[in-house]
Amino acid sequence: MNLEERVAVVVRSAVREAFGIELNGVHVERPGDAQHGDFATNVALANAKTFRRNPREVAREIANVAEGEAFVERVEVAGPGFINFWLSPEALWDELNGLLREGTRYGWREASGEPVLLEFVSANPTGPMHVGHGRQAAYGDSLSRILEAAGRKVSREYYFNDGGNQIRLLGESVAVRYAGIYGEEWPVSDPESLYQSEYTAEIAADLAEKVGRKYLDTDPAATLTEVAAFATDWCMADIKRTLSRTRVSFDRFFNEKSLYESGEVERTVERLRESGHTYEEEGALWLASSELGDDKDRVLVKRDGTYTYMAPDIAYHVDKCERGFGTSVDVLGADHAGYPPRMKAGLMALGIPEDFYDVEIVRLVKLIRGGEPVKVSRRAGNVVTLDELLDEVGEDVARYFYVRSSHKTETNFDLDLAIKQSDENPVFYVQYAHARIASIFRRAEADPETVIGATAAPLAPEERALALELLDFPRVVENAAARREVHPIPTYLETLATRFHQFYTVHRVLVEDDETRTRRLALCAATKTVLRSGLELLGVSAPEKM
RNA sequence: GCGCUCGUAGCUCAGCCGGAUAGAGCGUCUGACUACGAAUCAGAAGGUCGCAGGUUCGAGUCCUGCCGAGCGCGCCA
Repeated sequence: MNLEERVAVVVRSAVREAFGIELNGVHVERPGDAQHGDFATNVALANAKTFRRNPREVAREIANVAEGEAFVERVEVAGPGFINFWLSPEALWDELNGLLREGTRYGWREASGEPVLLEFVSANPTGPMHVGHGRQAAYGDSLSRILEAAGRKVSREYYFNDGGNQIRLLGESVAVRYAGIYGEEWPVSDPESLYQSEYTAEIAADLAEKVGRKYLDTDPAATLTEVAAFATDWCMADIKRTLSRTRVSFDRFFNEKSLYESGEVERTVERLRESGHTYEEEGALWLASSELGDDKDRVLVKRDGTYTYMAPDIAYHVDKCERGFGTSVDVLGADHAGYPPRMKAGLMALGIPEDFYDVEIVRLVKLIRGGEPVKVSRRAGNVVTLDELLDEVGEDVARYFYVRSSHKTETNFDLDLAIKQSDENPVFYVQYAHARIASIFRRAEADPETVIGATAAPLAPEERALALELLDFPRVVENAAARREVHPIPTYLETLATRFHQFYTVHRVLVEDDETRTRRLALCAATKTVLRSGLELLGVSAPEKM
């Protein structure tokens, strides 16, 4: 139970004792102004109708009862009827010592409930990851860490397709380059649609090195599949390399092809047919998705007998459900924002509960350099790859910037700011606080892991503010998990770093007085721990030195 | 045109379940290093929370309309 919840319990029992009323929702918050206490509640105001009395009087009575709790030191009624609480030093140290004992496990909850399948990135292997994928990767990976910390069981999957039209185009693009190496031509159906980017030349060069010119003497149509396979393997390896570079991991890479091979696609379409939610028209099989909340009906099986993308994807989600996941959260790019309704319709047709399928849309990232947006055009092949971005700003900065703002909003990524290793950069601000503490412990010749806390020592205002911020961590994690937002973590870390720096400026840690020194070292150790676990949730390093 | 998401300080963004005087960082201006890291701290200036209504003790937050931006609206994936 976090501090806020403990205060809520105190309030609820005080209300029960004073009025014999059982309140279910008690709103407790940390006031922005320290004058308003460590915690405050508006129960007297919010439930004015229930009490049918002057909110201030109600608040007074609740406060009188709550004052008896050892947990609180002081209670005050303020304004129109807010109740402000100051916690006792004993209570704060009790919590802080718990934090020190638990270390980086502090704020973590025991895993329980149905497992969640988090699917993200899922870019097809037709080229390197670009900066948009980077945001999805950073968001998805951080979210999975946050969900786990908050006690959800999470499995991460990357769904990809290495067959189909796009892959054929990739194969042709590479084949053309490959033939070009030997001064030969490669016949293509539509030269306009080929991938122009440089990586196709790289793949071709690797291919030539591996097989020589043997593909030039074989039948192009037959060879093309082999070239395409080589190219997709190459791209997938490239993507995995980039992912591991950004510390993004998956439990499973799920290939669409396996769904065809196992017959699950066919079986799923058959089940959809039996559900009565499909019909045939103009030689195609349609899903009557408009009856299930979608804008229009969608084709499942094309006139030529092949499946649309949706068919195997529905099969994939059915598979997720059958594997025992209670929820499937798909992280999609903004360009797929219109996709969820048809997916939901397909699953509902099969009787899968509506809330099984959930989606988080990650908005675009606009790169800014020199105050101007960086122009990208997929056609011209000058898309900025994630690797290029990482080369330029580094992995820590990239991951931090990606999740600093809500994934739901479009965001600007200022390269000039990101590249600066200075006070202007919030990543370094947080990391600096961590390094600074590490430095204190080096000087003290003490180990932050084994620091013990203090019992009931009174706290100076800056110490108290720091302590309260530290103890807010579990709530922040839980709140982020519940909302499936990552950005509350950077926001929190920056506030925590500020509280620490403020404390550090005013109070010297390594003083002669043993009691004071112990107390402050304990606060430092606790801060270091929380900074480290917070950064860990983001996949950002916590340096001992900078 | 319809749908989804968004609109908060010069810029980038927070703002929980409707609460007290709307907050940070950057930028601008002014201060602070002969004790633990100045990649820091203290202070100042900077706001009709897109606009207009509504709900109520109370609205940046909820509802409606409008304006503006992005994305989507394929037998592509």
